[in-house]
Amino acid sequence: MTTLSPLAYSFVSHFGEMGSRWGINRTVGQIYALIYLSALPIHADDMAETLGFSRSNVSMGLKELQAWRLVRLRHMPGDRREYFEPSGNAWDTFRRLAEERRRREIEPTLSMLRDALMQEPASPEDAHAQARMREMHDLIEQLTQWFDEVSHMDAQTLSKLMKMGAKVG
Amino acid sequence: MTTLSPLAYSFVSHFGEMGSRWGINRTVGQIYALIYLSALPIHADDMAETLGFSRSNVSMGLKELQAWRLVRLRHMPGDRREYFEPSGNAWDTFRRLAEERRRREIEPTLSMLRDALMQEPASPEDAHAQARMREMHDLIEQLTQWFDEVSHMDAQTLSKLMKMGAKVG
DNA sequence: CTGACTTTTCAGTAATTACTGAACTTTCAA
DNA sequence: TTGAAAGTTCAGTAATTACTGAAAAGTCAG
Repeated sequence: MTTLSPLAYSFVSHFGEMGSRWGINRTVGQIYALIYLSALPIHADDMAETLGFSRSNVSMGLKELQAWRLVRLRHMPGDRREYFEPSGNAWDTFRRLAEERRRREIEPTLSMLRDALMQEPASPEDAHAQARMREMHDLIEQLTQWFDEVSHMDAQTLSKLMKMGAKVG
Repeated sequence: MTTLSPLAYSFVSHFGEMGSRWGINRTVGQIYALIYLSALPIHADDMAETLGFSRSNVSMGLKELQAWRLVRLRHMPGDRREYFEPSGNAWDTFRRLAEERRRREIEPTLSMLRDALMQEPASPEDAHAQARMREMHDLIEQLTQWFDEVSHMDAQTLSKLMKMGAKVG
């Protein structure tokens, strides 16, 4: 693959723009989009040429995608190069993304809040601040616990729960 | 308020750092944190002094927080200045954040995917790409629909559903 | 109206983040 | 064991984003 069809192009460039809204940059977004769409695993030179990025940039992007566990490394018989493919279906991807974001964004916050809540308030203002922090802490803890449960469900169980949700609400 | 207690300081500066992981910058994160902790509504000069930001920076930050609908404008009797307070409790805040992110990040993606799926595939590669896009489209649509339902629940209904979730899983 | 007080805008600059090319390391077939 | 192919690192630079100060615009009591 060395040139993108208009269809693939619009998907890939959209992911480049959107990527920066998530924690990832343009390069990483486009690389992932390319791997996601590809019917067969692709290698780094291919990506660099198709996307017009430098080889080193692609290398760094792939490292990051592997850190997020969004892509998986594969080898093709008789070829020394490293090929990449998505590491799961769309639901897996979503779950990985959410788990990783939780680890990077939620956990540090929870830990900061726990520390703050351990302290003895030095003033009425601090007592109020702690009450606000407790509210936030409890909500985050509840949401993440719930997400934990949901994210371990398979598709069927999940859709059952979704239907229940519709009824309860 | 012109000086932060150590407790408030750690919360505010954590939000500054974390803010950039979400779509907001350091300034906006710290301003929100300050408003969130404050027992009484506060005004912009106060924030600028406490946080050490320029007045104009605070003004822009407040505009952004209002666009996210995370803070609410108030007036105090006999004072022309604009005071700010959080626009709801922690659950409201979370919901607003999620809704706004959906509008900014999810909707454009869904719309791009819908467009792409309308097109006649020009090649077997495009047909494959479309199948992948449909998978993503369907998942996103299902998740957002579900989130819609959940986000309209009150706290009690929600906690009931959470307990059900625990059992089903 | 007027003018003091408050908020907003924006051009310029600072700070941060992304990207490249060249040098370096690793891998493996011969 | 060698060297060509593949992958990585990193210092320098480009691009982007954040922030400031000064000037403009809006607001309201007198």
